[in-house]
Amino acid sequence: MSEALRPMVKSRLYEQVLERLRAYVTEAGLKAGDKLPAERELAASLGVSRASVKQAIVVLEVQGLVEARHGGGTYLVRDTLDVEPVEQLVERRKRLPEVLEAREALETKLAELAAERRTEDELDAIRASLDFMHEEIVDGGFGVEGDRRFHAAVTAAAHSSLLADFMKAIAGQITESRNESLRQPGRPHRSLAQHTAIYEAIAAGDPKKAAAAMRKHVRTVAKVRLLDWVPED
Amino acid sequence: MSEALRPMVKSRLYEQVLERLRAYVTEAGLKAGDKLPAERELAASLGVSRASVKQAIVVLEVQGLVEARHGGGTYLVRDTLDVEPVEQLVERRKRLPEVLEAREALETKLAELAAERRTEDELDAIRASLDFMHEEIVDGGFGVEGDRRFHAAVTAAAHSSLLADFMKAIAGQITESRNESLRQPGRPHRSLAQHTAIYEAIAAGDPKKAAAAMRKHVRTVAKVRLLDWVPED
DNA sequence: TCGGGTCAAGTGGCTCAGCCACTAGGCCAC
DNA sequence: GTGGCCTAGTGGCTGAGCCACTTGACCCGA
Repeated sequence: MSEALRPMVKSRLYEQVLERLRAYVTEAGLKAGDKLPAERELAASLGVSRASVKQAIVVLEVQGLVEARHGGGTYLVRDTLDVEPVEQLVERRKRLPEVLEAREALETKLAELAAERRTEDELDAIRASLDFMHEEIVDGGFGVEGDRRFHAAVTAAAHSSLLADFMKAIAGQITESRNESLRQPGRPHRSLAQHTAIYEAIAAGDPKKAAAAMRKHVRTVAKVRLLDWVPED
Repeated sequence: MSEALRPMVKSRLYEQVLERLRAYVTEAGLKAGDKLPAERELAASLGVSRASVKQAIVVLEVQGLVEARHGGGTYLVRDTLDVEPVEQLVERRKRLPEVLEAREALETKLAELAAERRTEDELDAIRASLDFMHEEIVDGGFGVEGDRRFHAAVTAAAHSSLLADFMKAIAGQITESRNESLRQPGRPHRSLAQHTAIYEAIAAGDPKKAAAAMRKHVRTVAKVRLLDWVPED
């Protein structure tokens, strides 16, 4: 599609106010806890209505960058009005070695929690993923989908939405590494065996064993990757 | 701190409008591409001013959930007005037990990596945070800032921007729990001792020992919290 | 029949003026 | 000091209104 013919985006006024506000905070060197000028004042300075200023402030409010106290002024929460890196994760998460480190940290804990908290149904789901992966391999596949289901089932059984969210943040990268690592000779069978060990520890309700088994598994994946990958820094 | 005496949060009107809007979309079964009722109509139905409806719509707009076309109506971008999991982290992360679980997972790994990768300068920084915390305690403080610096220094020494980002995502909650836990009798000294043990393992370049020491430390914090907190669900 | 122009209704963008509720700080009485 | 009171400053919200843009119906001429 032609760059010139993409849909016209008419900048909303509040977006411009937002930019001016960010610039102002930077230029004036405002820090966390400092007070922003009053809405009426900002409106007058920028030559816009108070409603537009208000809309911009609401945006900053929902982003947690600013705190408006009824009757008491509006205050900076951080030293800047730029959004936090957390929201930029989507970009950052592309670096594989770090993803594998994070994966180890998260999945080890998830396996531990799963061993403590899994219900019978969840245990069945994990076992089902094992069976599925076995089928895939017997049919000559790599067990990619079974692998995915296994880790998803363990994550679900851990009952931690926060850790699950973190996993989701690196899910795309994990998928990529899974696809490649399971194509290594002998890997599908070995992976299935490791999954089984993790499953047994979870079934037995042994958190330490589950964590150890998961750690070993994730490290296996990491090692394979390192054979053909050299971290750039 | 008493649950009843925490700061009162008066819900802004636009937040209520936001909720009603989400509920409406769900109930009416609206899908991506469907048109929302006109602003004037919404204002009339909900019994609020158009400005308030507008503020809510601006919020949905910056979250990419809705697209407002000048003169053409406002349209759903997704099948729901709920924010995506990753963007939702900020909300979700408020649940303390989960935060502590995540913290254990992340910091254990961070300590391990720090033991492997720390430079001399970073080691100095960790030691400095120890000294700082010691000063604070001698001066009758709780060592809050020293504690923060210690964990920040360890995180930095691990050289993993992804894990660092995850930590950042729960930083606010950790701060809260830190403030309270360090106020328990005898806690500052005990915490300092645990920090020292972690430091020594990192200085010795012993990843396993560092991880174990950090795990113990984080679990101590978690236990203290569980004494006076009962998760509501 | 088809392409193009016109027009009016519907709708979002933005402003203005104003009232209310709450906060913060100074002042006074105790 | 301490607490109560008052007031200016400030955010929360409203209602009315104008403008700009989109949409679709309608009409006209080729």
